[in-house]
Amino acid sequence: MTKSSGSRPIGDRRARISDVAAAAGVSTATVSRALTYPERLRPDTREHVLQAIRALGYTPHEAARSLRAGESRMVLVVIAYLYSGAFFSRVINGIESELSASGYTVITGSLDGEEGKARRLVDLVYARQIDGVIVLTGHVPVFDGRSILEAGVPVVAVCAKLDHPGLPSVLINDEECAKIQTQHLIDLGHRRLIYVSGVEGHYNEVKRYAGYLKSAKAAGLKGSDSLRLAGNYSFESGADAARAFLQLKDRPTGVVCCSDELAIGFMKTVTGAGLRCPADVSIVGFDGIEFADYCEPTLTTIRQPRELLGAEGARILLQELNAVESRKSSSRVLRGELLIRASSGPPPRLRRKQVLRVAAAAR
Amino acid sequence: MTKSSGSRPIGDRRARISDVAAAAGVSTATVSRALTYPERLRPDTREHVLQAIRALGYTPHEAARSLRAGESRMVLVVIAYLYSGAFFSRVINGIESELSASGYTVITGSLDGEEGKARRLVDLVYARQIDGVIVLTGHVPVFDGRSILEAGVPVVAVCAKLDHPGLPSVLINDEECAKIQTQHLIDLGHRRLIYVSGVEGHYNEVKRYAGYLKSAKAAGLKGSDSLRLAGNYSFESGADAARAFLQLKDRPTGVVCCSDELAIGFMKTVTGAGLRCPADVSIVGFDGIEFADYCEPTLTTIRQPRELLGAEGARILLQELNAVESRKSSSRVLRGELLIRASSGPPPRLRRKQVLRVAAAAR
DNA sequence: TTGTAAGCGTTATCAA
DNA sequence: TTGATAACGCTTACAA
Repeated sequence: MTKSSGSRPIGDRRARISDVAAAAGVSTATVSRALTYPERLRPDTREHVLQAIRALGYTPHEAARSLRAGESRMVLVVIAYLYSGAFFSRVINGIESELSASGYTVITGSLDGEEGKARRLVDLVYARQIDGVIVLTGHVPVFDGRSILEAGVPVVAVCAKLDHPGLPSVLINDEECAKIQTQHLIDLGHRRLIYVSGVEGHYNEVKRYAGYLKSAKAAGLKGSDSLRLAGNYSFESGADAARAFLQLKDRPTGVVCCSDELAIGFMKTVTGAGLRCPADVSIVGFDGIEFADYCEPTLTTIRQPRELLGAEGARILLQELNAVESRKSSSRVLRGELLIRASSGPPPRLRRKQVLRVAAAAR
Repeated sequence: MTKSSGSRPIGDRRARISDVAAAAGVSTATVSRALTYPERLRPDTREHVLQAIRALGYTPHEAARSLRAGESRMVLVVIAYLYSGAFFSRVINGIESELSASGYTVITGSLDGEEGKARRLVDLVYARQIDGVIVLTGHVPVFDGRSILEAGVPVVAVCAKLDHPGLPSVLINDEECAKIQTQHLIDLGHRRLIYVSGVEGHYNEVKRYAGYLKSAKAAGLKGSDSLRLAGNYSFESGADAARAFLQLKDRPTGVVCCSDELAIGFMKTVTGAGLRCPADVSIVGFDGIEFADYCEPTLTTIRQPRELLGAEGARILLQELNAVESRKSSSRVLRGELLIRASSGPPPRLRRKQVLRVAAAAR
């Protein structure tokens, strides 16, 4: 809008609401309403205002909006970077799609090592810069006695569970999946199994190990519970576990891993040492990351619905953000799925029999 | 505001600066200074104030600070999600470490597909919620004619180059690295090479292909320039390229890939089809992602200094943010490094000779 | 349906 | 060294 030169922002200054108001010949309140409650304006007024907004390239100053409205429209996603990348990127994708559709901006903050990181995240929330939090980790940032859980913003846990009353979480059926994963090896004929763990004490780790044990016990496998190698979800720790495995005198034939990275690191190391997979040793992973399709052999694993986990967590958070009162949203459990690929097969003993059987049939 | 009970925040209300001021018996200005310019206060005053801050658990309201101070202390990192994960996570790590040490918060925004994404990013910047931008993509978000480049905030490109005058960038010596990568295969004796590309027109792709061509031409290989398979950096497109490769009548023996994911997808597909790597075909990747150590065989590749690239970009951005005037910071070129692993070896013909030679020596 | 005007919680200017 | 006070740019009662 251009008639009166007074309506143009002076110089290079970014247009503000009063510039738009002047240009459109209305009050600032009307401009504000044109953006927030368009239906409350007379259509022609609205048109004028929107036109002026476009003409001046006006974008509301977010800090001012935030300050006045008492909300930031930002959500913090807390990750434990060290153990994440390949798996969590998709979960975060699901979160972002869902939240940005509702006008929220996502900040992801990692929580490894340094204390400074936790401090910054806690500060962010206490500075009222964050309206809600999604944690992908088993513990929440705490600094100087202040916890995000007490900051007065809604928190939702995804792929993790916190023992905080009333804190909603979105999980998969970890224990059940681990049972299936283990049972798969048992069904193939394996009688000696070993488990490669995630980080000690993590919810996922605890549940998956429990599932492993249950399947093993139910099948009458003995000693399987003592066969457990410590890991932390990473390639490297999978390789470490494999090196320990190679030292064992009477090696198990089936390996149940708490993550795909573990499984792949393990696999690479044992095949590098001359074992064949799955001929000598079967390996199953957990997560369903992309790389599980491109390692050699391809990895039998549990596929988690990663985007969905994120999206569902975001949806629950949105409910809490819009909740009139502290009406608590409920948690949700999604289902993982066994993907059978090339890294699992019958154990060596059965394999020999099979071969003999085939040979006999051929005669 | 003042003496005893009036100095505590009422009810559950979060403490604000006036509460602290009252508790410490000073003005709000003094409280503000205690946090921003502690050296300007008398030590005992400062102590009183800091104590009150601690006692009340006061954290300044960021939106208010932002509004008044005219800066948000937020930096936007723009990524092209689709082609990123394994590689860029580390670059972003480098950026975050550097920026958060200077009190900045990082928001990462992906730029794939939907127009809505670009819109949100542009809005973020125009809403003055972003003080600076680091782009990890070849193009910058634009929406409705408004580009982040014209928003009046400093922009730095990392692992990418934009043709915008005076825009600093942090790169590696892509072309040089691609020459080294290609020369490595030539040195091993390969005479027929093929190139698997990144996204057409991307800076990295263009430079790497140029390097490939130069090495190939310099070695007198002919026809190498026509042997180029289209890809987009992903596992899947590497697999696609491999399927095309398998159809070729007279197959090259050396494969130069524009990314590690391409190389790994390619490798998996050709070995799955019965070719041996490197006995039948040698493959080299580019980037140095973690997976390159765990595929089979391990991948010969160019390692990029990922954290460093990010950190350096962040440092340049910080300079621009603190620059008194538009004193332009310069760009920077870091160096990649050839990592020779198991996926590259002599071509079949030479390999045979070698074997004969060994056999002769054994006699 | 639209306008007036009072803050939102800081920081910065100026004065004491 | 400290304090009073005026913005920063917006939203939202309340009034018209």
